[in-house]
Parts: sequence; structure tokens; C-alpha cells
Amino acid sequence: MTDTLFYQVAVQSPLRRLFDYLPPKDASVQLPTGVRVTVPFGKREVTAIIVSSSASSDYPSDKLKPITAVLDSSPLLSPILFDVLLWAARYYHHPLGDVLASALPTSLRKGGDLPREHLWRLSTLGKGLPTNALPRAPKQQALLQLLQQHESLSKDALAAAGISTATIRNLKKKALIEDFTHTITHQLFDTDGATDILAESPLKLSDDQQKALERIELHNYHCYLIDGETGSGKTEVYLQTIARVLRYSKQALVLIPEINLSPQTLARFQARFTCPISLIHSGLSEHQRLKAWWAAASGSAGIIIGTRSAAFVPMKSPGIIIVDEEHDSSFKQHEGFRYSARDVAVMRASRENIPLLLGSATPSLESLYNCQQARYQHITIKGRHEGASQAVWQLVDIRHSQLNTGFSQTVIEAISIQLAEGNQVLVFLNRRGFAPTLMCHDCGWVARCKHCDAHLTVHTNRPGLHCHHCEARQRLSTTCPECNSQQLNYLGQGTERSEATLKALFPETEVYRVDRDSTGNKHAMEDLLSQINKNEPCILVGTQMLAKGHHFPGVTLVVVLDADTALFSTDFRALEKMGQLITQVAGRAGRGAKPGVVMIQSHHCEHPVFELLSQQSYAKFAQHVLAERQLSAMPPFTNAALIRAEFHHGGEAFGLLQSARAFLENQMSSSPALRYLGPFPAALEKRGGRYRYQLTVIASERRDIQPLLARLCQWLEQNKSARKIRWSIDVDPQENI
DNA sequence: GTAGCCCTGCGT
DNA sequence: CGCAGGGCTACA
Repeated sequence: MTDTLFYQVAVQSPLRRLFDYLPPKDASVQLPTGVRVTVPFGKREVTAIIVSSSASSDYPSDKLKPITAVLDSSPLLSPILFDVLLWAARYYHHPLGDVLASALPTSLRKGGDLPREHLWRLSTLGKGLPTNALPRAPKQQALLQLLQQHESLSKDALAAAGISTATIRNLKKKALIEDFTHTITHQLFDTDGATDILAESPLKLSDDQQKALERIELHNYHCYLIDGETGSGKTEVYLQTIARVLRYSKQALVLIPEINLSPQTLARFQARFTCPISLIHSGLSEHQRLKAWWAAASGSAGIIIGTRSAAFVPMKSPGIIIVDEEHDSSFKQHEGFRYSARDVAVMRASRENIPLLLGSATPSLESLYNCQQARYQHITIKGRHEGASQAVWQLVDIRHSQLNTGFSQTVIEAISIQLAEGNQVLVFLNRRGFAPTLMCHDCGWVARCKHCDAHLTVHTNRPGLHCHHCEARQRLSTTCPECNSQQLNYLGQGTERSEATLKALFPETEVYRVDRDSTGNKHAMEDLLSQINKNEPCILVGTQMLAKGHHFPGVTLVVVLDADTALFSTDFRALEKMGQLITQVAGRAGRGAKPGVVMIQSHHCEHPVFELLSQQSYAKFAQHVLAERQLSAMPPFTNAALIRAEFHHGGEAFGLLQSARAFLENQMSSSPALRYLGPFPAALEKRGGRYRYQLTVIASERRDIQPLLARLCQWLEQNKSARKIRWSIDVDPQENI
């Protein structure tokens, strides 16, 4: 017996510290990092993960308890992935136990087993029999012979070989065979090279695609920004790069945004490759999730496609990571462990020393900046406009113009011309519901949410007043609760109202609304898409859901109803987001043989960003916005962190942030490289009954901010008044600085 | 996070 | 007097 060993384990809890345990009672070997164990924790038994071991412990040894059980024979997380998770916990200042848990499916977090399979093999008695045993029972003999040839077989494999369950039962009764369960051990997806990786031949590449493919080095870390407009063929570049990776038996991880696991894209992957593809998304059942996770971890899946959380999925032999639509904000988790899957992917690829592709038609300013800094390689792919001319952009100045519930006469005429020619029209409005405000014409009363600082939105589809910031819903009354007037007015318009207006204007035409409310079940969207793809003239009206992923080849006119809101937003990223959204929506137009028109209604047509965007150059637009960011010393030129606090009593949350700022200034009083903004009320000061505030820290150097936040974290944890107040630290925040 | 403890307040 | 619910602490 060696000297006593102590294990440091991480428990899934908000505690930002590790706990020391003694080795299990029956310990024979040292437990490696990444193994799951069960430990007594308070009055409970919980699942924990071994983080490290040491020869001594600071904790009083009489209080130490031994590990109750060891759950894994080998670590579920590779050393490199474990390192990435450690980095993420430090970088995002989030408790390690929680971070490690995010790399495991729920069942494994709770101590469940890896997927097991039920197998049959010969018993010791059975092994002693000759091949021609049981001549009078041919079926049993067949089973016996089968198991003499194979070490063990699953029930499914036996069934496939024509063995009935009755035969199995009979041999078991004779004790010639036995069943056992075993953790599914997979073969690597293709080890022998006998079957080809490709199920179909690849498409012919354009010059740009070919050059992109040639630039991508596969055997070490590089980050490539694949910058290509819609229709330029980014996906084909992914597919052919993945094929090269698969050929040397490495796996590909493809991260996609939350909303669209567009069936078309998935179908392209499945049609192209023969290897198993593992899909990891929120729609899976727990069992499916575990199997998909294990297929990735064990190496049986050649390709893993998943949303944000898949950034942490273990892989047996990682070969490449691809982040599609890298600008998409759903890669950032907005609560709890606030990581960016894209940035985690960058770190993971670099630690694994494998290539990373970030793809987008509208790259984020961060990624463009990283290209400028030569941290990423910028690869531009131009579209192939086979004869079809580029879309024409038209700014519609709506100052002084008479609007029909949001539609200018110019736009209405343009829609009617396109419909008359048998084309489809897409109307984009990033606001759900019928009207954003319900107001009494006689006394000025406005329907507000009881729990939030917001107006209730009028919905006619599921009639009622809905709060878009919390769960609150109210009946839609016809009289004012203040003065009993019947004169209640609907102010402004959302997609439901635009839908109604369009139906009234074009009674002969089908109008389809596409937003979170209209596409309730999964099939609704698919049904809608197949309806639209019949290419009958129709109008699509909807929110940003329309901008993401789906192809509408019959659409020749795209209308952006309200481009102004983003111009005056307090969110410094609003303009970038608007440019991306408009470019993405515009990309839906004229993708078939017919040329497209993009019409943008605005009160500020002279705003320079419209000029830049309408020249069909997102790149120029991005350079402009990037230059503004540099002038204002905002991200990506600087590094920001947000300290949020919320409480049902506002003053205390605000006070906590005030003392947090004082603490920070005290820590680093002399540094000019740090700026503080606030504490200020959040964009929606009251939300869901809680008052919310935020303090922004902006640092010119990342390394200045990191240790500072670590100390702040410690301070907040110890601070008595902070215990009841809900606080969080958001590194590289996406919204509302 | 969660379990357990103590305290307060209100109902019977 | 009894118990529900809030606040507080510890968790190795």
C-alpha cells in the first residue's frame, strides 16, 4: 500500500471549488482525471468527476470521506478535451462541475451507464461441444455453430441470421449459451478502407471553391474564415474537406445554429457519405442523445453535426471542426454557463492541433478582425451567378409617405407586379404578434406587463395580450380598464398584422406567416416549405426565421418593412446584426433563374450603412462598422465583460454592482487600460418581476481582465449581501453593453 | 444546486 | 400549539 492519496473532484453545483476525497475502500489502481465517481456530499450521494490527485490535503483529514464508487473504467473525457473544459471554466468564470457536466449527456451526469448491448455467447459447457453437436435439432445446431464462429452476437444479429427467440431459449435451457451485457464498443467508422467514404461523386468546384480547398491544411491548427455569399457553395467546400479528413480515419465535428437543422443540409451530408453521422440537437430523447454522444465519443460516427452544446462532445479521433453560420448569436449561451461555442471551438481546434473552418455569408466583426490580425486566414468564395443577374436593391424613403399599416404604396405596387408575373414575395418584419402596443384613445392607458418593463403585444392568432419577455398572458379586453372607453387602438405592426393587411390587399394570393407562433410543431415548417417550393405565386411574411437557412428559389422580391429600429438601438451590436440579417434575407431573393429585387423601407435612407449594403457588399458594410468600433474602442478592438445582478428589490442589486465597481477600481486603480460603464439598469430594467442591472468592464488587453474577474468572483462569493442576489459574469457578452 | 436547521407568522 | 415557508449554512 502506498501513501495516502487524495482526489480533488468536481461536483455539479454552483460552488467554484473542488472537494477532496479519499480513495475508494477497495482501491487498487489510481483513478485518472475524467473518471466519474459517486461521493457522499452532504446528506446525498452525487456523481462527481476526478479532476486531480495529490499527496496531501488542506482539509482536516478526519472529515475526509472516501469515494463510494467508481463509475468508469476509463475517462469519458480525453486529456485535451478536459483541458479545454478547464480553460472554459476559467475563461468564463463558471463553476468547473457545471462546465464538465456540459460535456456529458444528462444520463451520464446522473451516474448512468454508457449504452450497453445485450449479447449471447457460448457457455463453458457449450464451448466443449463439437461443431456437429445436436444433429437432431438443426435450428439449435445452427445457433451453436454461429456462436462457435463468433465470439458473441446481439439478439438483433441472431435474428438477422434467422435464429428465433425460441431457439435461443432452448439452448439457454440446456445451459449451452449464456447472455451478458456489455458496453457497446464501436469500430472506428472505417478502418479498413474497403468501402469508399463517398456514396456519391462530389460536385465540380468553382475556381474559388477549388482554391479554398487547396488552402485548407489538414494536419495542424489553422482557423479559416470561409466568407462566401449565399449560393457560393460553402457547403460543398465543407463536404470535400470532410471527405479528405475521413480518408485518414479522423472525425469531423460540424456546429450549426440552433434553429435550423435544415433537412436539405442534413440530406446533403447523408447523400454524400457512407459513414455514420451523429446528430446532436435539442429534439432528441435522452436515450437518443446518449447514443449519439457515444457514437461520437467511441468513434463510430465519422461526422458529428450538432448545435451549441456539441462543441464539447468528446471525439475518439478529432480531425476537423466546422462552425457554420459562425456569426449566429445562438452559438453564445445566454444564461448559466455563458460560453461561445464558436470561441470554444477555436480553443479546442488549437489544442487538438486540427483545422477549424468558420463559415458565413455575413461574418461576425470579431472574425473579420481576427483575419485582420492574421489570427485567422480569410478565404473568400464568390458566388456563381450562372447568367442570373444580382439582386437590385431599392431604398424606399417612407418619410411623409402614407403607409397602409406599414406598407408604402411603392412596395404594394411592387408586390402586385411580382405576383402578377407569377413570382413569390418575401416580407420581412422582425416583430411577432399583431401590434406591439395596445393604447386607450381616450385616456392614454397602455397595456403593460405586470412583471416586466414592457408593453404587452396584441396577438390575434391566439387572441390575447402576450408579454414577449416573460410568460405573462392576459385576456384582450375591449374596454379600457382605466376609463371604460371602448376606443382601444392597436399601435404599430407585427407579423400577424402584416399578414392580415397582405391578405386584404391581395385576396387572391396565399399568404404564409412564418414566425415562432406559426410554426408550432416541427412538421408545420416542413409542410410550409414544401408548399412554398411548389412555386405558386404567394407571399411569405415573417420574422428572422425566414432569414435562416431555407432556400426559396421562387422568391423574386424581398421587402424589409422596418430597417430603422436598429439604427438607434442602445445595443452597440444592433447595426452589425441588422446588416447581417438584411444581407441574409436579401440572399433569399432571385436564387432561381429570375433576378431578385430587395426593397428596404426606411425613414433614414441617407444613412451610410444602407448605401454600403445596397451595393451588395456586406464586406464594405462590415469594414465601415468595424471602423466605428475602433473609434469608440469597443469590441472586437477591446475586450468586454458584463457583471449582471438581479433581484426583486432593485436597490440592493444596484448597490451590489456599485460596491463591485468600487472593489474593481480598488484592485486596479492605476490602470488606464480598463474602463467601467455603469452600473446601469439593463435594457429591460424589470423583467419577470426582477430588477436587473449591469456593470460593464472594458479592457484593451484580455490578460488584464481575466485575473481581475477571478478576484471579483471570489469577492462576490464571499460577499454576504451577494448571496441572495442573483449575479453572473458574462465574458464577451453578445447583447446590451 | 440541495438538505437540514431555525425562525417567524399565521391558522386552528 | 402546529406547520408552512423564508432565510441561512454547509457540502470534503
